[in-house]
Amino acid sequence: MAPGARREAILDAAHGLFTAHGWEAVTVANVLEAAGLSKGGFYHHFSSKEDLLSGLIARFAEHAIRAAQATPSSGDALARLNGFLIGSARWTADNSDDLRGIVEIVSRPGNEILLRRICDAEEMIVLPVLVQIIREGASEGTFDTVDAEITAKIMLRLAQERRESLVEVLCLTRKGNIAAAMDRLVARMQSEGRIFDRLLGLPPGSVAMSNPLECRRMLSGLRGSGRNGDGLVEPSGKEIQPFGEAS
Amino acid sequence: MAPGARREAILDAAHGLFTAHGWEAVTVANVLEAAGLSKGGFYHHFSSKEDLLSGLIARFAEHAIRAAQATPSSGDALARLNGFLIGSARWTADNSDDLRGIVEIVSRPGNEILLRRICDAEEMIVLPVLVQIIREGASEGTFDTVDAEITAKIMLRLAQERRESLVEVLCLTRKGNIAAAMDRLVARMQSEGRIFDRLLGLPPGSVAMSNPLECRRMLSGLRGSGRNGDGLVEPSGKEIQPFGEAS
DNA sequence: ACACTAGATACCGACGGTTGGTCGGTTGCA
DNA sequence: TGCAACCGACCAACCGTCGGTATCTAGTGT
Repeated sequence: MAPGARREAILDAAHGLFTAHGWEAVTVANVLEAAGLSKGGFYHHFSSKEDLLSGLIARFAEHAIRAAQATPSSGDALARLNGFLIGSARWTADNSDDLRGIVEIVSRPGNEILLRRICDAEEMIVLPVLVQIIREGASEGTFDTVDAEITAKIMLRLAQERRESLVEVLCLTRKGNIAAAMDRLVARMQSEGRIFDRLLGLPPGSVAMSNPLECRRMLSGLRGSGRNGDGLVEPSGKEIQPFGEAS
Repeated sequence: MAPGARREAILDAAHGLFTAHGWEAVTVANVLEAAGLSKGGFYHHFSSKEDLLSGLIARFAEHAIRAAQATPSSGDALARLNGFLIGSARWTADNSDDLRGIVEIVSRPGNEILLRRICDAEEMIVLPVLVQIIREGASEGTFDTVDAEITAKIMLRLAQERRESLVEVLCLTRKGNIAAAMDRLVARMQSEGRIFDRLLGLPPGSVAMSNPLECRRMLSGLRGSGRNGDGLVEPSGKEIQPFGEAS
């Protein structure tokens, strides 16, 4: 098998298993079986189970990097910030299928490590971009902010915690009650937008998300179909099912 | 041995070991040895290693509960909020010795679970109190807030992440460079205060922390001595030392 | 007041199943 | 011939269990 392909195959298998059953419940033996590989083969590509996680996070982060690098460089700071926010939200909407699996499980007990790692990776990529935009906006006079770094961190944290709402929406979409769930998400994003307005010293409605129309446009790509062929867990209960066969 | 005392002794031993070496690096056998107990005895008091963690968090949360319950009920919402904030900060300052051990290590790799659990427990206790104050303030007309829950969550998260700065201060205090470090912490708290002012629709300087004098008074009890008799880890490096004998 | 029993509580330590990781050996391609 | 990819038996360590023991209390009969 091609050198890169095997590694990618292991990553794929691990991704599916981890998102379906959680980091701690899945053993390397499970990954081996799913990837069709022996133990020796696995440890030839990854130095440990932790290393496998790092690889997974790194692959996930690559997408986020591309999104962050697509930040527009024209216009004033507000235009650039809005461009970034819209781009991020749109990316989230476009990749909702992949995201569901990750986020749905990551916020459950037993997956604190996964969640923390993903958030850290995201922070390392996104935070500098945000801080720079805000700093530039402040020196331009566009923004009137208390502290660029703290402001940026608040924006990031809110976006990260928003995903909890996002998962609910994605799951409700499958069950029909689309409109109500979507309304809740839009309301949440609007609130975030208004908060950003205040933090940046802007008149209400300046940040893209505070505009309901713009908000809905951002989420237009959101779908709730997803690959439910394999053992995707229903997000209803709080408890994670131990790694066994389904009933 | 008295029924409660043994449990407490185990908790004490576990606390020391976990804070010094991290959750995953410490085995129950280590706790057993430190507490002077057999495996059977341990599992008579705790159902699992996880249960031990829960007990530790619960004991830690008791303090926070008392602080939250001491919220003043007189005055308008702003007065009560300030009372709560000052009370929390003062409690942090008074218990800085105990806190250092927890926070210093908790933010290291390998302790994501501990950190997450502590933050969750804190959230469960503090968030409702904050939300209520903000809601009341909004209906009173004292506050003009976008969303009470999100605002409360931002306040909580900022306070939680502030501890990273707090640890630096506590460590620098031991090495002499007190003033500079303290200034940084005060600046951080002031920024937080100003942000709260905006989020609550208040004129700058309304929230207690935005006042530098009040800020310093809150931290007046902060000391950096601490019990360094046992094997407290130096917070310099990023890497956690594996559970073995020191070099 | 005393002896005896029953049961619960606290505790012990050997044992088992599982897991992450190692290592010498094998295959196949350049 | 050499090296990367891969195999699978094996190892040490860990969590949690289980049968068994000591101690203390409550109840009972005399």
